[in-house]
Amino acid sequence: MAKDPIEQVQKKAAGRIALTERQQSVLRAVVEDYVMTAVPVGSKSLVGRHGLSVSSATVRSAMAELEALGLLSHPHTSAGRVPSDLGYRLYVESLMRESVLDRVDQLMIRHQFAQVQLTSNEWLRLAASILAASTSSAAVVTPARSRRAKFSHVQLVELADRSRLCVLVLGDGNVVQRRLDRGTMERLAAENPVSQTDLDLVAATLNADLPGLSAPQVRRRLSRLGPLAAHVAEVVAQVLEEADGIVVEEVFTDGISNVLEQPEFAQSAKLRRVLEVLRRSEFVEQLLPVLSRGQGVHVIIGHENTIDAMHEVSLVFAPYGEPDTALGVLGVLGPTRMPYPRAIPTVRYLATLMNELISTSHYGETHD
Amino acid sequence: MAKDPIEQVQKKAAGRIALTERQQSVLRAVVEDYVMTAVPVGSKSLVGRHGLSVSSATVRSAMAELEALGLLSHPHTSAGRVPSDLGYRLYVESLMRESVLDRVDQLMIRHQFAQVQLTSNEWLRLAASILAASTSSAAVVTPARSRRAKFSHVQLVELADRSRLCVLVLGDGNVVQRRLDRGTMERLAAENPVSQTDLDLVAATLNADLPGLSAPQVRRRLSRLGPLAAHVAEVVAQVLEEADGIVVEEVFTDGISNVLEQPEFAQSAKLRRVLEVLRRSEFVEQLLPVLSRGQGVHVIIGHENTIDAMHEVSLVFAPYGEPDTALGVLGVLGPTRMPYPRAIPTVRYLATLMNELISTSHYGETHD
DNA sequence: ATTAGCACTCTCGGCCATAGAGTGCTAACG
DNA sequence: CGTTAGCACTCTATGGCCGAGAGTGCTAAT
Repeated sequence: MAKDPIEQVQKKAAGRIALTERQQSVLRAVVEDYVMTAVPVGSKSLVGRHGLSVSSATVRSAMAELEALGLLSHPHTSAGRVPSDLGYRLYVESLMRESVLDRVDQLMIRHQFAQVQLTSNEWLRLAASILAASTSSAAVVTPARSRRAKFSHVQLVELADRSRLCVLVLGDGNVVQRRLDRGTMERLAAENPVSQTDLDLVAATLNADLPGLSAPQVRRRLSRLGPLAAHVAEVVAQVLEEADGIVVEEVFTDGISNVLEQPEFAQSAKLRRVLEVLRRSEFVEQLLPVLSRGQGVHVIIGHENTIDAMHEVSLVFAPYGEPDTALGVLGVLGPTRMPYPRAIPTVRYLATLMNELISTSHYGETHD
Repeated sequence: MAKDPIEQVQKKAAGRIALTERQQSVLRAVVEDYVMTAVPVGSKSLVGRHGLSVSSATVRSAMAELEALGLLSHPHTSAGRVPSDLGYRLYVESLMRESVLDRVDQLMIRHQFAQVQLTSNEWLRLAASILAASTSSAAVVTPARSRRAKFSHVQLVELADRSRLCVLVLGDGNVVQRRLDRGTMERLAAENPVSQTDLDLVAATLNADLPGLSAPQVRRRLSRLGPLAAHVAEVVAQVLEEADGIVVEEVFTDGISNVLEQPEFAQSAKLRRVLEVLRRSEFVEQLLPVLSRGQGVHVIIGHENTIDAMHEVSLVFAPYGEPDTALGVLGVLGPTRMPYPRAIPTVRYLATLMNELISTSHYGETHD
């Protein structure tokens, strides 16, 4: 946790390499051409497309220098140049003309959120959908979760089939339902039949005693409670612990077919491995420590990723939500040949938008 | 709704075509070989693999007959035979030696469900995951939904930020949360500040009056209620209406990468269109009327599907849940070259298993 | 009715030649 | 000295060609 490989790579790329004016513009041009066309870019076609005021030979020598620095690479002698991961890194750090998102795009996104009567899961789904559509990449959004779950309110309901439902509201407004264990209930009921009135009484007791408490605090009160109340409180503690522990439980993804469209994944074998990682949400675990260190957009390019299967993709992610209350991540996944100047502002904007939504609603309605 | 193209195709295939004993076994062998190998199967290799007691020439003539009937087809003059959609249909209808699922597989599946403390959304996720894994196809599971939502119980909670949360338990045990509209609340509060006690009172009133009522019935009581209670009841009615209307809202899929693995989808272009349909859940709409007509497993092969993008895939689906209380669908999607003898029993078993789960729990915990 | 035999067809993989794009180097130029 | 034009070189991509192999359909014999 103290030092972090990704951070190191970033520092190295941003700090140590000094480029001449010309090298910079050549690198920028190569990256941007390649991102557009997916074809290795040669010196000649480059001067053509960009109307540079130098000849192809000059560009060639600049390219050779950039290659020596490890910023470009050669698929083979006599093909054009392709940016290396480090090249993309430098581009992202200092060459890219980054902007805030278009006013127009901002409004369009806002509009879509305003459109529907939404619960928070649907926000997430929508966020993923918007992200995928406007970056043409795969999008991933994890729900914002409490860091330290606290009890707020409980209610016990008897259902038609005589089973008991425990509806639990957490401090951050999350709501969790859990059925009470049938066996235990029957054991308790054997001594003393349990009516809805009893349930209400238990709920009232807990609602008076427990608000604001975390899992271990609830545990400590168990002994002071009657058997039924204790059983319910035990369930409460379990739920709180789960909410503490589970950082990622469900992840919303969208736009996988966008990635399929990319020529680098036309042979689906590579993509399979990426999808598998995505499906199992493994990479999110890796992401979390990085993201919790700081707000803002984080970019992980190709081999900077510690997961092998992800060596040919880039991630552009940002955390959202207030640290220590509710924190999730959202972002996009695409080939390293990613339109960073578009992806980064979009992710940033969506993260701030989600922040807004959370803070105005206090994450009130959740989990449909 | 009166007549249905898929049904017609089935009848035609099952009813009209009479095959000789030999033709049947050749067709069966071709289908099974092709499903295994994904390679067009020739007469010679076929007699080799199946140890038939006839020569390749005989098989050839049988193949020619089957081709004339439209059950097999020829990629080109001198390649082996491949089953047509109709060929698969006939195989599924009458040639396949279908069985119930292995005792062992049944237990393994049961075991996985028993493993975890699950809420119903996690059942669905797990069902999709199991289905995908044990058929090596993409799996789709839609939640079982009430047909006619009924009120059961409501609770009003004041959150830390002063917004009010309405927690609503439906007749089938589904739980929905909704935040109360802030503007309205403030308007009501201006005349008469609203305390948690007031909220409890309102909840108690509604819990006494409304249980068992459907949306229109709730609407009819609105006039008899006080302003705050009426506002809450209005929200209740809205939620009930939404639950009535929404047949499909979220769909759980899994195992997409399994389909990517299939050779027919190595060139990802075709798959893209399928994925797109899958993502937008379009096909489920098409599925629902068919499935609600009857219990049991339904198979839709290639061109039998009305959606163009799905002409190269087969669906094996079954409804689950009790009609008119809660009904969802689950099943798998794969290339037409699908291992039907495995997929069908698996889908069937999982559907009955879900039925069991629903009826024992009365669909109690849901929508975590 | 079945089978053996045979001529025919078509794909697939390897091989070669060619065209085209791009490079690296060198020598000339301002 | 940086820049540029020119040129030889390298490598890929493309298309044609050939032979092997697999499979078919037909016919004649059993």
